[in-house]
Amino acid sequence: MMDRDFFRRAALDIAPELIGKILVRTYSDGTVKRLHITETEAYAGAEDSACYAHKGRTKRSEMLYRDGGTMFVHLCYGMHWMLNIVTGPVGKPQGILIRGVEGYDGPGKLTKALDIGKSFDGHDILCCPELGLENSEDLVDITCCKRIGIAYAAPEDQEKLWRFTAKRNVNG
DNA sequence: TCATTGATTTCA
DNA sequence: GAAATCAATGAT
Repeated sequence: MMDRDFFRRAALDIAPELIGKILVRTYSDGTVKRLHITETEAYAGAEDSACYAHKGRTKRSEMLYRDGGTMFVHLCYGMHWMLNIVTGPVGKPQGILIRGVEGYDGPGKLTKALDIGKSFDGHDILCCPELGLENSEDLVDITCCKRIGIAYAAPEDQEKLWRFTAKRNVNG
């Protein structure tokens, strides 16, 4: 079962484990959407030059220092919301960007499709009534790739294979 | 390939 | 204060 300890581990360990799990969105009118996660990216701490926490604790990176399981939603390029899940214990700035779910291939697309915005920022994914995660019993083939959209990071960090995608959705 | 778009950060 | 930056997408 996914509990607090699950999210207190390293982002790099958790990111591939989230592939194939189910993102559950419950709307205020009671409608529920369940979508398999197909793509994630790990951002691992102050030593990762692609991570917001690389430059220290700022308003932008503050959320990453919180306890594992905290949601971190931020606006990118002035129009796209990015959904992250904070990992690691309090004080260890790590997070996982949910880049895609089944049917919505792209970090901006999935937040738009699921009506996820700034109001989710700082919520606990283990306790949030509107957005949560469920285990899936389906096994999924996972592929590692280089991360995307981090041209500003150090070259050696751009080479890291910290992006994980589902090769095939077994449930389909 | 370029326009969009606004919070955050950096420089003065 | 002002300027530059940026976990992207969609139209050209």
